[in-house]
Amino acid sequence: MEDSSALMDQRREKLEEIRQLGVDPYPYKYSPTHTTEEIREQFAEVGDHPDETQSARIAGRIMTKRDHGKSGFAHVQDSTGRLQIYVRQNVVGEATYQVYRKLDVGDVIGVDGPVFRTRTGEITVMANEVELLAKSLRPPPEKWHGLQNKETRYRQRYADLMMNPDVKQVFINRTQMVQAVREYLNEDGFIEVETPILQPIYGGAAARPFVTHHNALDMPLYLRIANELYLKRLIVGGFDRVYEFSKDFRNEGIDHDHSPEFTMIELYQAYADYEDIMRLTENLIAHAAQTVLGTTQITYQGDSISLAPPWRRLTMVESIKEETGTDVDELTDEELRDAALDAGAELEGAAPRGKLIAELFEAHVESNLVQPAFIYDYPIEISPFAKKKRGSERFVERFEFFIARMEMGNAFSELNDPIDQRERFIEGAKKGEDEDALMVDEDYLRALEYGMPPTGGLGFGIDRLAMLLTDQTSIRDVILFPQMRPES
RNA sequence: GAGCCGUUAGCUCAGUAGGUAGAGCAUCUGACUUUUAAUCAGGUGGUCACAGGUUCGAUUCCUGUACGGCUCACCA
Repeated sequence: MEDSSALMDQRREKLEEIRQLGVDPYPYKYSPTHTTEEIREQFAEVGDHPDETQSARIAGRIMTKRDHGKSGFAHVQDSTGRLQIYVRQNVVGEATYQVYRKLDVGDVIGVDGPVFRTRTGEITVMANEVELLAKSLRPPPEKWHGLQNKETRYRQRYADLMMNPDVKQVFINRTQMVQAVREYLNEDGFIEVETPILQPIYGGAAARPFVTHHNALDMPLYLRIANELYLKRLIVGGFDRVYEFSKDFRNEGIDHDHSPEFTMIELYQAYADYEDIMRLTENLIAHAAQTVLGTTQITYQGDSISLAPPWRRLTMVESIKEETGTDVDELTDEELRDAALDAGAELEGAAPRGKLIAELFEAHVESNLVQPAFIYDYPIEISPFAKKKRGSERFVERFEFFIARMEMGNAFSELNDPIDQRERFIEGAKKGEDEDALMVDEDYLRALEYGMPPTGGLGFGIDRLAMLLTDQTSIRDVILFPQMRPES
């Protein structure tokens, strides 16, 4: 249903009045010569009297308006910032001034005229011409407090962005971060690829999928929960270094660091193991921070964090011992189970040792990892795509890295033994459907049977890294249009 | 999924020990040709989220619903 209010009715009336003055309130184009930022830079030395040789055309949205009878000031905002304009009736003429008087905060205009400095020293465009480029029919949020209501900010991100420059900067930083990651990998010989989002068999992670249906093929399809298995097919095919920024979809709960629709990057490097990937990871993240923020020393929610390599490395078992004093390798199965229960784990049935160790890690260690840390050598039971650790049957060559108490990413020496992989699939598929059971991917096994080189792989959350680098506490604040229930 | 909290003008927020609501900004009218949260004078603007209940009377108390926020749970 269409909204209405007195304020909107007034704007519609003005729209008609402007039309009757012979002005098209929605013209087709405008050609600015400068952004407001360029004016601030190029006209920094301008004098306090308008000089026609120092002219510019700008375009943007009216954010404030101060009328003074036969003249008026306003601030115009474009993609680079705000600039003041000064409109005088004796300069623009009565006809234009009559239209100008009817303009509202929120309207998009173009202004042409000399740049000068006002009595108070503010760089200002003295309008020779003012042109309405788009009439705004909806009043913008209040100029001083901006738009605060979180629900409105998420639902109407356009209003959030126009009112809150900090929010815009967060998303600019996010884009720069993605660009920095892309540049680093391209420079390092990686190829960016695209793999299916609609997958007949989902895999590569333990998560519940969104299900859809293809009409012509009359078959179910799943929105991908990960792109891992497709990228490794490409390693089999001979791409030695590949990556993809992957929008993934997981049909699970939503909270401050989980969104049903989120972005991961996964990358795979042939002939590398997980130690190579650790080095790549710390260098890549440090590069991203350096590029976006100009430093690897960041502050996240009051914590000073150094992203400079090398990062701390310790095994999961070591990390538990460090936090609790307990060496899980010395515990009997029963003692281990009791320890996990003490830590608050909810165990159904006979949990394997590896699961219990992971529970202890999550309970005692994870929330203390503020500085970046690689936690490596994970129990085999929770890692179906990682290669066994050299000389061990119980652990795999896998690491996750943590920064600011957040789990940022996951990597392994990829399992390339097709017989072992088949067994892991079958083991993983035994879980009930409600527990993120694996689907056995025969085509992926066929690919492995052709032979996949030893490979190191990495996946990490782009949204979470963006949170870290922009000091945001909620994933919704780094996603432009977070998923919401429909407005009632 | 659970607990707590919130929803009042376009925006930001007050408020009513239950008697049909206020401020600032915005908006409208008038004055004003260097203001900048412009100023001065005078106005307009509300289904107090929605639906029931209690009550002479509910925006206020109770119950439910919707939407949202925070915390927890789930979650590689």
